[in-house]
Amino acid sequence: MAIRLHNTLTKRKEEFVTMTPGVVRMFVCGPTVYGLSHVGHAKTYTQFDLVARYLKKRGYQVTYAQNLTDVDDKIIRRANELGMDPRDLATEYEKHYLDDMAALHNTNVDVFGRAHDHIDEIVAQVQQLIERGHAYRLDDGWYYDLTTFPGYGKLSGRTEVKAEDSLARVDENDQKRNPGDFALWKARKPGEPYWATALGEGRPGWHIEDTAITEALFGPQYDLHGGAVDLIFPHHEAEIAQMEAASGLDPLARYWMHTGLLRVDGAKMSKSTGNFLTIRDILKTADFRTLRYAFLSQHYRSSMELNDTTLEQARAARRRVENFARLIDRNHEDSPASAALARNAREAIFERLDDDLDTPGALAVLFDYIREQNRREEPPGTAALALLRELDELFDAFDLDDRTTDDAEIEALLARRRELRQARRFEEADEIRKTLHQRGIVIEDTPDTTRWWFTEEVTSV
RNA sequence: GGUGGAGUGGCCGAGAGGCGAGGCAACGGCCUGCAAAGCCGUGUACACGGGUUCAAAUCCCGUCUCCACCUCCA
Repeated sequence: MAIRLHNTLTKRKEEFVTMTPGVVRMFVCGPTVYGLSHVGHAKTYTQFDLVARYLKKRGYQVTYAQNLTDVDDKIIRRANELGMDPRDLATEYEKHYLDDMAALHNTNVDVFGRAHDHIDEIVAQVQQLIERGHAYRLDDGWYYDLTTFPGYGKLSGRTEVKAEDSLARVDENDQKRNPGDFALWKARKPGEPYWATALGEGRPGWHIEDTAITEALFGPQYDLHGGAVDLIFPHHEAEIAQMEAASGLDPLARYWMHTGLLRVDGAKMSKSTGNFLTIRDILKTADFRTLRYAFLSQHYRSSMELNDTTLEQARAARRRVENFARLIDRNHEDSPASAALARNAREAIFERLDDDLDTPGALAVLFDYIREQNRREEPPGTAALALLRELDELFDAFDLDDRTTDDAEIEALLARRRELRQARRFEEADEIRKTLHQRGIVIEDTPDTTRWWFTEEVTSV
């Protein structure tokens, strides 16, 4: 069974065939580290985290690379405002970003590439473009001449540069040959960091770091390039123009995947509009699993509205799975019929994920399985547990821990309540239940026992 | 204006010509000392108007609305 992915280059789902069988080299655009990351970043990186996890699950040897833009106009501006060294500012926010990703359990990036560490490669790539006649020099730097690359526009559909496109705003300079020409190298300006190189004193343009990093890491071609849809133009289009022109090889990446944006009241969450919520803030009220569930319960290409309901519904759905997990008898080996249910569900889940990572479809299969298993007399056993664990290796959105405590006081309270219930002194028994609840413990009575567990914090959804 | 994407039941959301995806919420029932969990049942869903077809949420034509990108953006 083959994996199919939606490719922005062709606007179709295509069978996923890697350059080297069994090996995936994927690159996803990381953030510019000049501020705290928000929930929109969390969505994209969680969804690509799943992509990496799934490809590994399907047996691929995956190298997942991400860049960190640490040389940039906004970093410089912000550092100057704060009277800081831009590099220190970038280092600080890089650390925050990595902490946030760890908190979200987005742990599958193998290599981070920084512009600072790739200046030589960047310069070499620009030189290559100059030699091949794709670049020209103006007083404020080196520019890419779009007319020299016929493939420009193949990703975004913008094949012509039109005046009304306002493309002149891309790296403004009225001496540019074409309005859409973008900067490869920006000449030194007062108060800005610079490198003395063969291109003159200056610093890299925005688009060049990614292709320099991926060329250093993967060579001029690789399998999969990801990012959010707002990067398609001009950034990804520029990457294609740079690398394919420099190498003469086509394509830069065989598959381009783009995530839908996160919305608040219908509008894109973004730093500039100010309608953003940082990852660390949302994690104060929502469990990371609830967030992951919310992101993965919708298709990665869809945009998603974030509000309280989004999180409440995600939490409730997650709970349904966790309630089921609690019913599992970990010492019980499922009957053949029960085991077959789990096996079929597993197969169907993989089938859904093979189809362009249809995570909502996969979850629907899981819920069907849970209902089927719940209506059986037999409790779910090891097969059910194995299924949930395997799924959670991908989603990382369910708490499957079997929580116990050796807290003698709690045990004593439970024992006392048991006696009271046997004596039918229910009011006193309920009083104990209330006490336990205040201590974060939820209990459920079944015909022969009492099940209990710790809740998440009361404020936490 | 150009380029992409989208409009599915109270809410969230898959699907993309033919058995009522799924989840959340609500209501009724079963179970239960109660609660919780679970199970069963309850919904005139596919933006609008035409058309093609034995059959359309899915295809075609037209219309409306929304979002994104065209400055930086995950």
